Amino acid sequence: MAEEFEETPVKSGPRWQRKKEDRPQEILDAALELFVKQGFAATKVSQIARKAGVTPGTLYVYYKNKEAILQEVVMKALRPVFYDADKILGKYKGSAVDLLFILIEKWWDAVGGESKISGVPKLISAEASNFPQLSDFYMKSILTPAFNYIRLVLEYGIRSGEFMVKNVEVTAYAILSAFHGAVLDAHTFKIGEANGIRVGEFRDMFHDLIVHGILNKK
Amino acid sequence: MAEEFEETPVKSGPRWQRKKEDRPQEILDAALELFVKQGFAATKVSQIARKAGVTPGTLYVYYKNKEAILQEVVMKALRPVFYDADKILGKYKGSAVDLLFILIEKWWDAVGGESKISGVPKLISAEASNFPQLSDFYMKSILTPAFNYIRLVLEYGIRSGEFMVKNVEVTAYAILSAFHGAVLDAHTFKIGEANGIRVGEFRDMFHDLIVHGILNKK
Amino acid sequence: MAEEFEETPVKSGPRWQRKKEDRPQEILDAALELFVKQGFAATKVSQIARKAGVTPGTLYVYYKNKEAILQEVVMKALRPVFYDADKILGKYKGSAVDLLFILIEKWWDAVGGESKISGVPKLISAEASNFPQLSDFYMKSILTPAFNYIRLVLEYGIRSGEFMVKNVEVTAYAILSAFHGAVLDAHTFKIGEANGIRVGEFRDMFHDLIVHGILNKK
Amino acid sequence: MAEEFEETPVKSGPRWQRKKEDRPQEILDAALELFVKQGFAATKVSQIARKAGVTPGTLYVYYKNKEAILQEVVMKALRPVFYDADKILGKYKGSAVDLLFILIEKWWDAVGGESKISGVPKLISAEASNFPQLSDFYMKSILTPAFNYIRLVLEYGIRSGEFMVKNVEVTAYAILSAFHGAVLDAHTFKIGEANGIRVGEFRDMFHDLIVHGILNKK
DNA sequence: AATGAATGAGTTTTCATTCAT
DNA sequence: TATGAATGAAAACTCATTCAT
Repeated sequence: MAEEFEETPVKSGPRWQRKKEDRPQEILDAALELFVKQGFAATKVSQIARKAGVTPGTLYVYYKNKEAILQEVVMKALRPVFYDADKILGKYKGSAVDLLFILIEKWWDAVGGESKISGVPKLISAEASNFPQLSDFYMKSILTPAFNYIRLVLEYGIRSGEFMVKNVEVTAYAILSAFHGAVLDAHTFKIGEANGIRVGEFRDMFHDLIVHGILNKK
Repeated sequence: MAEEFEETPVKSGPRWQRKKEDRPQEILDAALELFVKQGFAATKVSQIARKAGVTPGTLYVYYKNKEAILQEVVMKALRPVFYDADKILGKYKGSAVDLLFILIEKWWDAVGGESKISGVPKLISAEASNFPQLSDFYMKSILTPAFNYIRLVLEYGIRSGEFMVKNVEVTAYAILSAFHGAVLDAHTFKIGEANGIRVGEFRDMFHDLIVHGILNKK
Repeated sequence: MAEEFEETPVKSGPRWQRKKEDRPQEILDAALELFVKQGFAATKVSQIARKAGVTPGTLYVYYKNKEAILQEVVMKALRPVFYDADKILGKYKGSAVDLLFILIEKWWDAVGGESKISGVPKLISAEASNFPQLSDFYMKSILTPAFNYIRLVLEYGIRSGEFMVKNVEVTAYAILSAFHGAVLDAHTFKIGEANGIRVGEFRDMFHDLIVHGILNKK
Repeated sequence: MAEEFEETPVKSGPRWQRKKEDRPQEILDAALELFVKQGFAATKVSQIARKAGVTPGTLYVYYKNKEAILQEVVMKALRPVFYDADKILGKYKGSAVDLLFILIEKWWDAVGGESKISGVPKLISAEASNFPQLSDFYMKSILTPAFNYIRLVLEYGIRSGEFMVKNVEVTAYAILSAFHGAVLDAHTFKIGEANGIRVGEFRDMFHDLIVHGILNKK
């Protein structure tokens, strides 16, 4: 088992100098970070409390139990990312290549590398079988919309003659799966970093790979 | 009496008909499946025992403790996949596109969809921060060799004039990351299935995507 | 947010319309009702507060702690019922049967069905071993006087030739025990209600039973 | 709060010298005694364990949680007392007075003074509103049969001309209520004892009281 | 006087591990 | 070897009580 760790409290000022309205969010922030890093079961309530700068009892003032914290963490984190897809796609007139880039960029900004919620997909993936509701929710509100978005982009590109795709469904799935998996993966294995590859570079290259492939067209 | 969870034993034949030499492997099989599905902390020793068709005490005849089972599960599962890369690459004379396909096929067969160990990457990903040794081991014996393999394939293709790649390192990383992530992801979210996409289809499309991209070259 | 139990406040008017002198009594009323229904340990201070229309902190303005509330509830409820027995008995000249009826009626009005404190005997019975003082107090100020009262009534009836009793002590005990137990019981099991028996009916029949028995005297 | 107490373990021999089959019953015995004395909420799991001569963890080997112990305690204790009433009544030819005595004796032996389960009615009464199932179960399997039994006895006596009763239902209720309450009460307030009244004496007098009343029939 | 968020001491519950058989 | 009842250390959870406002 990994050795015991000292958790730096997120907030360390005297308790009463901190606004009480912040308490729930402070707890969720602490919980999210620990759940993503260690998993739900391996994260102790006392760890969350320490990181949030409160005592364990306080968690139960705001949340029914540990599981309720998990639910809240996920629900709050997953503000629908693609709900305005139609709006964007409806009036779009530019190149399909650019549209795909916008999509990837959007996704990246939402759940990608830097954002606070970038770990949520990993968390959900790990707990999917223990908490199926989370997985269902993620599927419904994130993955399926994303899949549809990609498909629409591909169809747009095909109509405009820019793209050439054998099977739209499978290709959309391959793109989604690859990118989503990569983001998820990035949280754990940082081969890139080990090889000095910067995040933005990766995103661009990913876009490039999908668009051009690696084949040399003389 | 306190109730317990239901768990289908992996082996259900009468105990005395099973060879006692199989015991350790049966335990590892049961443990792997449960660890992958539920995570290490959420998997109870009694569950492993039940699934392996033994009692909790027996686990401790073969393994020091629960963590030792995890270690053994991972170590046994990760028989190096790429150690013969040099051999294959050394004498290869064919097309780079085919070589890439061989690589993907090989990986797929090793840790992909059907194989018993296909869940190990997910397991390691989930427990990476709790058991850094596992992550290190995986990195060293799987991911880095895979990364190098891809790089070699790309360089081979570039030398032969087949491939056209801006940045070999980043591209290799993008390919690895995408494919690895997709495999990992596949364990949890089955959008593909939901859309009726078969596994082989996905693998082929993935290869195609990397090779050709989606751009229409008149 | 952690959910809480529903509890209808005893007082629901705006706080500022209620006199602050009533506060302590409102707290006791709320506590009595909950203690009787749920028991001391199972009743939460926050429940009492909600029912009394105040916040938990307020309880501690008036009472040292939860136990002090119990003490006060019981002490206030048990205004001696029989302290004027001597007075009544001293000058009584009528029939013993009627005197017994008066006694039963008196008891009934004091701790019987309708009164607010009718649950106190049950409460004391339940908490007797946790709070022996309560039991002692009840014994001393209620049961023993009642026992003596009954005995005096019986002796009065015997002297007047109205009653025929083998053993005054035991009979007095049987009467007390039966009636007290019935009242206590009535709080929980309402077989009577289930069979459409009204409270007054029960009290009269009880008196009749004691006086005449069920034997047919041609 | 009542001071801390030392619980004498029911069994004190070395654990392995005691039969493991006894464990569940030992736990129930300990729990019953404590629940009756202190109430459910005021009884600590650790107390039950100590009294049963095991550690708290052991309780959870046999029972899901504290509440399950309560359920089991009650269910096991309440073996139907009156289910053979019809048999007895069907062929009975003797005096109704005697039949009533048999009934009272039977009840007394089952849940009365000495028996191990004599505290169960009190326990159920105290926890009725916290655990309505218990109350319902008691009502259905004990009180209602008892009520019907008494009614049948009364009707038998009326038919035979032995009894003279104004209202059978109400009288039956009065008898049940009085006797049941008295038994229940006896667990807490021992006025009788304080006055040197023996248990058997009380039971007989109770029977006498019901049958003859206290009125002097010259 | 009144508040109610936060506490922390205590309780319930879990479960990896042991050990007599 | 194998067992599985029992353990005990640790975790989750409860809630009477406090105290800054």
